[in-house]
Amino acid sequence: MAVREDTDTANTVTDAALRPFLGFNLRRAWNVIHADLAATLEPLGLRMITFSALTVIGDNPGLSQAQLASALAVERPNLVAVTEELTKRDLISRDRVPSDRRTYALRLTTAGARLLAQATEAVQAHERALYAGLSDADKARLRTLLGKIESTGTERS
Amino acid sequence: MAVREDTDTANTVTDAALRPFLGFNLRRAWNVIHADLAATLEPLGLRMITFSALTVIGDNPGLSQAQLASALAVERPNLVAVTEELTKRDLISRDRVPSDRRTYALRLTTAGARLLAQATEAVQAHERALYAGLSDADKARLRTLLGKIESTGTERS
DNA sequence: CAAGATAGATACAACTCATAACGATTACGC
DNA sequence: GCGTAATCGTTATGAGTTGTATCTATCTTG
Repeated sequence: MAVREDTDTANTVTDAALRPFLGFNLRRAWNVIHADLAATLEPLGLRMITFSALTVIGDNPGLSQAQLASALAVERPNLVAVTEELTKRDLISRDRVPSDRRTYALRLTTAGARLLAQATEAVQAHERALYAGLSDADKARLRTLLGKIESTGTERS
Repeated sequence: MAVREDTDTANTVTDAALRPFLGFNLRRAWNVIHADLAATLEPLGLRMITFSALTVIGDNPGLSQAQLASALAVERPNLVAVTEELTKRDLISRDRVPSDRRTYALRLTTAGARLLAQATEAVQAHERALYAGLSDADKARLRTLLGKIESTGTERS
């Protein structure tokens, strides 16, 4: 074990020892993205989970809350507050399905579709700004690499 | 606005609408890494924050809690419980500094250094397994791209 | 028809992370 | 020097996220 000199207050303390870990770099990048994304959505009254929910509902009109939960990779109870909030704000409708009276069919309202369009544009602008240093090829490569990690990890668990 | 057919229960509901967003892919990858990393550290009685703290303390012996907080990018109050836990488990020592009696000098104990060595090896094994699909060049590229995002974001805020 | 599975909801707990404020101590401007 | 401001560690507190267990209503299946 190498002996290290004490770092007095003048010395700068860094996270250099953690940088070799790829996971650490990914976490830091995610922190940055998350903060910027939250700031982007906040003026629209949305959080990440509500924006994601609107997006998936818009892409899959009529789906149930359980299907939404599965698509968003969260547990069912965590969606109750989300759909309740979106319903109260008249951004989505929750209609009982005659063929299965346990489930609700979720759909965007006109206002919901309008807000989603706005939010999507805002998020796209956020991504353009945040990934300005990356070429299109870079972004494609990043997407590929992240996908590989995700699939390796989900196989492992 | 394109009209979409209702997705009945037979249709599979996916997150396809969110995949174009790079941030979404990054979050999913982070989720996978985080779960695997937590499972790796759990048998050693460590969490991500305690592992990170031990690593930074090992790399910067004698540093203060405020310096540690800065390196870990968390607020000072959040470290109190961490240093308390590590001290109680005799993994670090907290010595008063004569020149500044407000601060503590944090150092690994022998047991702390031993556990950190074990944990570091476990985390390296976790990374080797999780990033098995990536070549060394891939990993280097990923690190570079993540670094660009991180620096763009921190400039922006 | 009875037994089990599923949808949504409720209650609850754990964890993470931030802010505000306080006593003790140190640094700094005048 | 001396008083004001800043810093360190700490406590209290709150917001936000996510999971598990459990309940009722409803549907499915043997």
